[in-house]
Order: sequence, then structure tokens, then C-alpha cells
Amino acid sequence: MAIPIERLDEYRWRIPPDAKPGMRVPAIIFADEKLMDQIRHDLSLEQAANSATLPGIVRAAYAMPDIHQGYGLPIGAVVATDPETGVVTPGGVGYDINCGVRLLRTELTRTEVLPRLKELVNGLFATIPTGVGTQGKVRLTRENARKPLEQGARWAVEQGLGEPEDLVTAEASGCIAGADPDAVSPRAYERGRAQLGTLGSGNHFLEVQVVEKIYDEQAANVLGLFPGQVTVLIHSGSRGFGHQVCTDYLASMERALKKYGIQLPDRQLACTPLRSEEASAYLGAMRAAANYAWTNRQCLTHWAREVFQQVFRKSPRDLGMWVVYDVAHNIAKLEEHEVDGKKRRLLVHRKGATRAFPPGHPELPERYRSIGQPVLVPGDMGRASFVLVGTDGAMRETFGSTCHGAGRVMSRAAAIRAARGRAIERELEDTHGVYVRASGRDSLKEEMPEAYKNVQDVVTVCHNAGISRMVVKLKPIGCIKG
DNA sequence: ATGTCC
Repeated sequence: MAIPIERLDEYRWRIPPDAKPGMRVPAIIFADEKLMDQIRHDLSLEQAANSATLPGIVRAAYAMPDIHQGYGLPIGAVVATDPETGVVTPGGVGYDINCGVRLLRTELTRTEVLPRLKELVNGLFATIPTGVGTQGKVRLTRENARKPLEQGARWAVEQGLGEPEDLVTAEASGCIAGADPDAVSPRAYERGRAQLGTLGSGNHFLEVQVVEKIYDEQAANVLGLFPGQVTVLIHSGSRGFGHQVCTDYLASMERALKKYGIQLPDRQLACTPLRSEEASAYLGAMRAAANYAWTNRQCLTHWAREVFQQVFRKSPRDLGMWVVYDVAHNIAKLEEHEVDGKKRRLLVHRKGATRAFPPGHPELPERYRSIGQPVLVPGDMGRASFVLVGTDGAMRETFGSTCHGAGRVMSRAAAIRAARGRAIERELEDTHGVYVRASGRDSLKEEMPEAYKNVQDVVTVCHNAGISRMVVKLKPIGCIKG
């Protein structure tokens, strides 16, 4: 059954609340014609409509142009719920809690790096553990885990893995308050014990890039970015730890649905009222997993820096390898938003969506107040990634949110099928000029550029719709993957 | 995303 959808303008579409039984509000999708044609191929519009049935949902369910099919909610969804009448759903955060992106800048230029690119990428690949189930150099036990889970990236910095300055330019300073280590299951501890400081697999990567194009010189300047400059983009999350937290609480909430009299079109939307004990426990555990992910990206930052220092024989000062910003794109947060002229505290679920707070917002680091919050949008391995900034438009329309990536057009299985007999590693080097090292046998096939939408199309829609602004385009030259 | 099935 096709979902009825009406076009509002060049970049906005609407699924009316009478499209499906149980919808409480409309669903709004940001896309142009070309992206909408790609979106129609999977269940994501159905899932966007389903998300509008969640109890206590405020104003509308939103979907970004990189939307694709996920568990329960589509990936690329933004759903805000009311703390009194609303629910929290783990499917609205995703399995990889605080999957996110961190951008590092350097003082190096393309000309300096290209002659030593292979040495650099090989060094990164040798130093940073990649792949499924890999172990890192940091060990957590139930006894010593409390600190990183409560303090996030700060804990890593205190262990000597990074600089205090790194925390200034991370979303929430790399730590969300309200983590409850006691709400995390023994199994999650077991899975997360040896995985701090590991990249993971799937679409996770560490990429060496060059600043290829600047759209907003003033904002780029504030971010410390210039043409021809080498940057590093890290995409990773909370590994098996967050995955287990999600698994545990989906089960707990599914069991509790009857108790709270919640009716859903899809069991994958399992949720409980925000005021319930299940919801409090989930949020405590989710925040612990979010802090695990920020600690993880901090560890990866430190080791990437060490490799750069060794390869280029530069002092930390001359290398200038600072954190530009770090965003969470799978998380639920309590935030203040204006709804119908009234300020309200809401739980904003962002699943495959990035916070995009406008200039002047009090949660931004002072040095970025004038330009708005940096938004990091990774694309595919071959083409490009983007830095955007948040806008007043996002605050008005999408609870301060924008896109998070390119979005898949092929399932993993379809991508492997389409890449059969092809040497993706060679193609990346020959046609895109990207030197890549990967540990998984099929990971390059799953992640090949044509398995994704063109991220340029995605960010252009967000820019033109006014929910973020394009600042810089980054071109990959080297990559390590799981 | 993920000890890609406890």
C-alpha cells in the first residue's frame, strides 16, 4: 500500500495525519524530486508515517533528505515528544547510540601530505583497531567503567588521551549528564569491555581529506579551515556496548507495552511513557552509551594525532591538529524549543539526524556563537563530505536538526551483489584518488560510493530549505575502514 | 550498527 504524500514546495513533502490509522500529527519530509524518487524505493515513508503515531509526539514527525529504512523509525528521523504525555523509543535513537562524527583540522596541506599518504594511511590502519569485534588498548571493568560512562571524553583526556582543549569544541563537551552506569546490563559491560578506542565496521571510518571548496569564507575562517588544507574525519559510535543497551531496552519496553496500554503499528517502535521506570532506566543507560561513544572518538583522536606526529615529524603546535567539532547523530536529548509561541522542554530523538543549533545559541562554544553550530556530514568513500552550520530555520522547523550523511540507496546485500567481481579498492584509487585500507572482506563492496545517494544533493536540499548552511566541502584522499 | 543467531 503506497503512502499518500503531498508536495508542499520545492523541498518539502507532507504525509497527512489521515494517511494511516493512529497518526497523531503529519510527517514532513525534506527532499527534492530526485531524492524523493530514491526515497520511495524502501519502507522509509511508511516508517515516517508510523513514527507520527508515537504518543505525545509534538507538531510533526520529520525526515531528512538522507532518510532510509531503519529499525522502527527510518534513519534520518527527528521526533520530539512531550515529557508529560510522551514516550521515549530506543528505535528513535538507533542501535548505535551516539554514533557520530568528529572533524580534526591540521596545518598540513595536500602538497605536503600526498607524497607520504600511503605511509600515513598504513600507519593509521596499523594503530587504530578496525573491524567487527576488535579489541582496543583500553580495558573497562564493571568497577572502573563508572568514570568514562559518567564523564565521557573528559575521562580519556585525564588518562592522557588528548588535550583539555579537545573538549571545548565537542557537542555537550563530549559528555551528556544523567548517565546511569547501574542501568547498564552485565552483558553490555562484557561486550564493551575491550572495545573502547576501536573504530568498528560497517559505515564507520577514519578518513584523510582535503578542503576542496569553501562556500562561506567567514564561517570557514572561524572553524580554522582553508583551501587545500588536510583534515581528518572520524565516524564511529558506542560499538557493542551501545548495541547491547539498545537490545536490552527494546525488549524491556516491548514487554511493558501492554502495561501502559500503548498501541503501535509496528513492534519495532516499542516505547514507554517518559515518566515510566523503563524510560528512566533506558535514558540513564543511553546516556552512559553516549558517553562511551564520546570517549571512544576521543581515544581515536589521540592515536590519529600520534600517527600524524610520527609521519610528519612535527610538534603538536606546528601540526595544529585540533578538534573542529564532534556531533552525535543517534541520540535523544531534553532540549528547550518554541512550539506555537511557547517555550517547552521536549525530548528530541535524532536518529541519523544532526543537531543544527543557530548562531547565538547558549549551548555553542563561545568561539562558534557567531556562525552557528558546526554540522558534520560524511558522504561516501569516494566523493565528498561537508561541513554545514546550524540556522534559525532549523530551530523553527525541525527542532534544530538537519541531515547526517548521504543515506544508502542500496542495501548491503544489494551492494555486494552489484560489486561482484569488481576491485573496489582499485576503483577508489584510480577513479577517486583515495587510498583505502579495510579489514573486512566485503566492507568495501557494501560501502562503495554507488551504494549511497550523492551527499551533495542531500546537503543542497538542507541548505536551500534553510535548515542548515553549507560552509566547506571536503574531498577524501585516504581512508581506513572496518 | 552488531561477538551480522543465545
